[in-house]
Amino acid sequence: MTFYEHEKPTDSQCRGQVHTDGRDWHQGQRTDGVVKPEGFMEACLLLLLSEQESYGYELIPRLEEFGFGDNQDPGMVYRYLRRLEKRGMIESQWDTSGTGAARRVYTMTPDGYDLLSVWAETIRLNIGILSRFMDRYRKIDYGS
Amino acid sequence: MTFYEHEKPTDSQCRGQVHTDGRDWHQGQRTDGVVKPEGFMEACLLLLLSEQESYGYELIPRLEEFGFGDNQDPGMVYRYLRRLEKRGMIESQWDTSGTGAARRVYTMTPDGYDLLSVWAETIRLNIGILSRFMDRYRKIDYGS
DNA sequence: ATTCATATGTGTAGCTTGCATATATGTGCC
DNA sequence: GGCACATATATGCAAGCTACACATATGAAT
Repeated sequence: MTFYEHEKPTDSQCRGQVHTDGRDWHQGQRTDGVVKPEGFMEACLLLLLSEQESYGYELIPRLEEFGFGDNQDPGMVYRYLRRLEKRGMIESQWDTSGTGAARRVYTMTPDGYDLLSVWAETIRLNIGILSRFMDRYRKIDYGS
Repeated sequence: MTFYEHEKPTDSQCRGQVHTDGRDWHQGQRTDGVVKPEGFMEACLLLLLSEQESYGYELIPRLEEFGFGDNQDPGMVYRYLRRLEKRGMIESQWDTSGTGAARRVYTMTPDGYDLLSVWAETIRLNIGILSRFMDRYRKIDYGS
């Protein structure tokens, strides 16, 4: 029945018992510093593949161009690619022509282009939301 | 050892066994339609409180102005407010002056203003990232 | 008495994500 | 041959977020 530094109201108001669930982490500040909309990597992979067919290992460093930190985690990239393929948004074939380990080369499908355009609209909306936030932020009076 | 519709490479290339983890949900399309950066509600609450002190029930509909759907889930709002208070970003006192259930009225602390400015910078970066995505999107050739 | 508007919370399943780790092929080098 | 390294793909897991459902309390109105 903790009430921090401020006073306690009527006794029966004390339901719930605070019970603050132990976490204290500034979400919105994940390790790569910038908070992107959820699943944004998916959109970036679709855009990269729409520009040119490619494969995971090559796409990883190219994500830097979209604000993902360098030394990007390969795990997420491969997971997104496999999931997109499973959903029919991209297709792959093995490229064993080169030396070394085989590459799984992905190409877009028509559904993939559709999904990319959905993402584009989502991102457009997001820019609007964030821009309105910034407009409003610039108006606040820090003197209060 | 499924290889979908495309051909199989060398036998030993078949590690991992696909194992597609059963999920098939378009993340990036949560129920309210717009995907915002993680924790964005926290930033909005700070901005609202920096404009004027307030309490949960009143803040809930005001979040609409930031792109959160109406009939916003009260649970998230109260959780964010409690967490912000626990971190010293806002402070509360009970207001029992009115009729009906008491209100927990929140006000900003100096740390809260600092956090809001961190959020503003994060959001500014985000707008840049998303805008660059859109610029690039507009250049792709759908004819491929 | 019961219902409603006001007001604040908790429980939980399902999902994302970052980090660590595993595996495979071929090259360069001693 | 043996070893490290670059290339290449993938899985396991802990920590955390979020939507949805639910619980609880006060006072007014019918």
